[in-house]
Order: sequence, then C-alpha cells, then structure tokens
Amino acid sequence: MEPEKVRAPNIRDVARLAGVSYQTVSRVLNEHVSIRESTKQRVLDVIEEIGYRPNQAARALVTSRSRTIGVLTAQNADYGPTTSVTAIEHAAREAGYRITITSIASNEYPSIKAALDQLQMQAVEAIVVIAPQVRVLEAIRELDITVPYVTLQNADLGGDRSMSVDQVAGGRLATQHLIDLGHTEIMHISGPQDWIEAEARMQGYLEALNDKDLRTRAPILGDWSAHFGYYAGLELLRLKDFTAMFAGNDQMALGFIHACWDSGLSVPGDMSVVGFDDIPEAAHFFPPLTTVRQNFPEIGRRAVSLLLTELQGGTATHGQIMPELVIRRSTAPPAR
Amino acid sequence: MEPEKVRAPNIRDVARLAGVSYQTVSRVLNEHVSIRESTKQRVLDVIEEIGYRPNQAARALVTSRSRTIGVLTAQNADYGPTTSVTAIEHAAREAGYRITITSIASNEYPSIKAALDQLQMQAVEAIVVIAPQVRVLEAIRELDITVPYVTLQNADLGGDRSMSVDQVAGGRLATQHLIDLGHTEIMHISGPQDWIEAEARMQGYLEALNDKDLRTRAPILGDWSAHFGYYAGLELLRLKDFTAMFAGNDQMALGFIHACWDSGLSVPGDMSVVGFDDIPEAAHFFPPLTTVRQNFPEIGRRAVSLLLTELQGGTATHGQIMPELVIRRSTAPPAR
DNA sequence: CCGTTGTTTGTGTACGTTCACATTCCCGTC
DNA sequence: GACGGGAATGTGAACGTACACAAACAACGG
Repeated sequence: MEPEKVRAPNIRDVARLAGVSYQTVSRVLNEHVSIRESTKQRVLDVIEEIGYRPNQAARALVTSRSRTIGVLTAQNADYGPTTSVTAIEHAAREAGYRITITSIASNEYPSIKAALDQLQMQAVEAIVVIAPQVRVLEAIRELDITVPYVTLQNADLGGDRSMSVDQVAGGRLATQHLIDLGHTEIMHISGPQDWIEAEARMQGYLEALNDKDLRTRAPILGDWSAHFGYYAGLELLRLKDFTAMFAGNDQMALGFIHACWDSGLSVPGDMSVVGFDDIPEAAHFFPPLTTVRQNFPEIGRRAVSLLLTELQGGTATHGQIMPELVIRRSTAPPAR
Repeated sequence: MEPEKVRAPNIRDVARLAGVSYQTVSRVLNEHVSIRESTKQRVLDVIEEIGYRPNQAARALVTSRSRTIGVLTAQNADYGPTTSVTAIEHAAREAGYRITITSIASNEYPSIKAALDQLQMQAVEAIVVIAPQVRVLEAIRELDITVPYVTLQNADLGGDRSMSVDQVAGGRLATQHLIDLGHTEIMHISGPQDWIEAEARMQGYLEALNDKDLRTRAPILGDWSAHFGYYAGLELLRLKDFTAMFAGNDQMALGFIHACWDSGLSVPGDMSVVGFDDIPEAAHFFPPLTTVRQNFPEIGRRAVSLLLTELQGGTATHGQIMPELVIRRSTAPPAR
C-alpha cells in the first residue's frame, strides 16, 4: 500500500508544505537573522511534522565542511587512549562536530598512509592522532596533512602540534619518589621501543638517576601488558640486584607485583613498585599501587578545543599538562 | 606564490589530464568491467600523480549510500565495549566501510533520540548499539530505525536483533563453579539495575542456586567499579555470613578482594571470588582471578558481518556466543 | 510622493559524483 | 564491403544543500 520508494523528505518538500521557498527553509536551518518569526515557526512546524532531517552529505558537498573530526588510533584498546576518545567525542559533540575513527592496521608506512587517506576522503576538518608510535608521527609529518591536527603524544619532532601529558616529567616524578625513599638500585621496565611515551618515561627515569649520580641500568623493553610484567619480573627477580621498580604502566606494574609474590618477595617490604597512568583499578591492587596519574579526559578535551580555535582562524597554544604522583602502598623505604 | 585557493582535484581534472571523459574516470574508480586496460592504467597514473581522492560527500549524495556504520555507545570506556568497538572498526574497514561513533549523554529518552537522529543524519547504513541499558533498547524499539541494526546486548525484548554473549549462561557458569566446590552461601554483587548484562548475570546466579535449592540472597547493586566492590565488600564482610562471592565483573571482584585482605580474610582460603569478563589484568590479580571469559572481539566481528549480509539483502542468523569459565586461584572449597 | 534604506523572501547556480541513456569503436561474419 | 553486435567511451541529467545575487516589501524622511 505504501509507495514503492519512500524518498526522505528534502528541503523543497518542507518549503512546499510551509508555503515558502526552499531558501527560506535553508535560512531557518542555518539560523539566519533576517527571518520573520512567524514564518520561522511555520517552517519548524513542518520540519517537525514530516520528520525532516538535513542531508549531511549534501551539506558537506556544497560547503566542503564536514563538521567531522577524525580520530586516528592504534589498534589496541588501552585505558588511556579510549578514555581520551570518549572525551574527544564529548567535546566534539558539544561543538556540533561528529567524530569518525580510523585505526591503523600496522605500524608500517602504507597502513598509516591508508588511514590518513581515508580520513581525508571523508573530508574531516581536523584530526586527532592518538597512535603513539614514533613512526606514525614521522609519517604524518611527511604526508603534510592539509587540515589542523594535534597529536596526543609529544614527540620532540611533534613540536607545537601536540597536546600531551609531560611524560618525561612523569618518569622523573616516579623515579624521584623512589630515590627520596632511599632506594639506590632502581630498575625500569619500559614500553616498546618505538612508542613515544615509553621513550619519554624512560628518559625521565634516566634523568632522575643521573641527577643524583645513581646507577642507571638498561631498561627492559616490554609490551605494556601485565603478562610481560609478570614474566620479565620472574626473570629479573632471580638476581634481585635492585630494591625498586618503576614500571612503564600500571599493567606491567601489576604483573611485576604478581611475580614478586610468586618469588616470595613482599611488596613494598622487599620491593617497591611504581606504575604509570593510574587506571581506576590501580587503587585496588595488592598492595594499592603508587603511580603517576595522567588526566586523559582533560587531554582529549583540550585537544578538541585547540583544534576548534584553529579552525576558526585563531592560533591556539599547544602544550603539556603536568602529571601527578599518587602515593599509595606499593612503595616504602628499602629494607636494610 | 601559491594560488589563493587550492581546490582539491576532482574527477574532471583527472579526466582532462588523462584525455578521457569524466565518466570513464568514474568507471575506473568503481571497477567497471568494460574498460580497456590501457586507459584504466592511464587514469590510475593521473590519479596517483595529482593525488586525487574521491569526494565521499558527493558520492554519498548521489548514491544515498554512505558506506558508514554507526556505533552507539554509552559514555563510559569499559574494557568490553571498547574492545568490541575496535573489532567493529576492523571488520568494517575490511568490508570497505567506515565507522562513526556517537555516545549518549545520558540514559534519558531525549538524549538517546538525539544520538540516533545524529546517526541517521549521517545516513549510516547500519547501526551497532553497544549502549547496554534497558532504556536505550526500549527507546530504539520505539523510534523504529529504518536501517539494519544489531545490539550487542541480548535483551529479551531484543529478540532477533542482538548478537551477544549469553550472560545468563555466564552467571550460571560462575555460580555453578562455586557450588561444585562445595559452597552453599554464595553472595552476588551485581551491576546497575538498568543494565541488561547486570540483570542477566544476576538471573544466571539465581537460577543456579535455585536448581540446587540453595539460599539466594538479594544481590547488591553496584556500579561496575573496583571502588564499589571495595566499599561494598568492607560492609558485607562485617557479617561474613557467606563463603563465596560472584562479582558482576572483574573490577568489582578486584575491589572485593581488596576488601577481603583489609578485613583479614584470605582469598581463596576464607573467601572464594569469581569475576566476569576476563580482562587481561585478571590473570595477575592477587590471587589470579577465576572468571567468566567473554570474547568481545568475536562479538564485534560477528555483529558487523551480520549487518553486512543484511545490507546485501540476505537474512542473517542473529544469536549468542557461549562464555567460558576460566579457573584460576581465587576459588577453592570452603574452609570447614 | 518619491527616493533611500533596510528587512525579508525568492531565483539561479555550483559542489563532485553516479546513473541512464546515447554514441562511437572495433571486429568478425555474411 | 556493408552489417550486425558487443565492448568501450561519452553526454545529460540528478542527488540536496548553501551561496551570491536579485527582487519584493515595508518604513522613513525630505
């Protein structure tokens, strides 16, 4: 009984029913000033009645503005990145923007290029890059993106295009805390070598130790997982020539603590452990984890607001947020 | 020195440089069969050379196909949902689709409607709903969506539009395991009342106890967080009239275990604990957590493949995936 | 009463692509 | 050597919207 093909109502349908021209409808939609209140209301009534929805594609085509922010992520679903994505989505929506997500399939150049191509095909107006590998940032630099973008990682190469938590400062904070407690033999399990954050946290660790002329050690390169922390821990604890561990993130810290218990060591009695990120679970580890807190939602929000001001022609101040040390029960002075 | 406004190259630019008509270029782009290999190559070369990218908006406008799958999520960034989103993005991309994410600001009807409106304005071809509250599914039912959609939660109301892990079976699995160990006084901390999964897991818990004529108790309604598990645990353990706990998710299990230690109880010596989800960290809790594993990536993949077959006119089999009990060290027979 | 100004509304066109249809080309066949 | 017929290519729409410009209308002062 229904007509064969129900075409969605368009701006002309609304105009006809409201007894105005399509342009008037367009003006109502775009909140143009010069429109009589009565006609505006009439148009709005019709829109409501027939359930008209503006066609985004047509809009995007004619304005060449998509009102979309692209988010480029790595393939994994870590706590930090996903928290930031959520914050980005929120901030974007409040500003009338949508987000579209593309993840890179691998760290290789073709994959990165494909992902950015896809975003550009969608005519995103700005891009947030969460993919935290060095190579990704390098690739982005080379591909000279035509839209404003911001990276949530601070590569030195990134310069002024980043909005991030100061990872070096975080690494220093963690290490300094252990030093202050009296530890002199401090080990570090880092993230993967090509990750920007891993590199920076490691640098903070090394700087803090060097400042006090303490022995530095070649950090173990991990993969951020609790599993790695565990197995690396089992291995390292056979020697146990250190009394404190700074783990590159909370998950590895958790795995390492697990290894401590399995090796008959008590935390923090025999071994102090500091993590990084302050995931919500960290407060309930056994023992509750001393860690470095990053404000991921804040980063996401700031990234969006930064992009939005740039889109409006302003110049925004990129920059860094300071992390914060959260002291819990996993650290104590070394046993003597 | 550069021209004022650099317009992106379009299909006609390509045509001119390749010495063909714009339609021929279009045919190359759409992999039409009747095209000579030599001309096809010539066009592709030009495309490569000038860095031409098809305009998605124009495409979407004329075909009224956006090649986009919309994802509707809740505002939180839990492990399960985000893992599924990643899987969805992957599966979609392999099929040539993009995803756009919208989260609902609150559980209220207007917010849900706004989110769905936004997705429809973007002309998404299909929708994946991850928002796990009962009200969201009800709202979706009422709003009669015109595109195929699938929910990753199985509300009974959902019927055949869901692709999910059987949460009731999971709840039974967890509870049955505790019964098999000899526990008769089993407590349950559930998720929030209006969450579909919370309800279903609770139902599995109640069913398993009823089957054996064991005492059921009014479950505590939590909020999924480790914090809640901790504080609820401190409270519950003042009575300690139970020997086993089935927590609605791993985070609450972690918090509860924390409360056990703080209350001087050993896990699993004095108290057995089972979680739900099997987040990667669960294997390294203290003690490693017995839990119910959900295959989130699989769910995401299946949801997409289901939608894609529906988009091609086929009828797909919705359905459920069985969860799996992972036995670790947090459960043991009750102390006698 | 007319020109001036400002407000409100209407008309043509462009955005970049695909679809339907028309045309040309090439090759084998009678 | 003209004739079919399929393969390859070209031409004119159309999708739904916003922008530039034009027109209608009202208000106001000289």
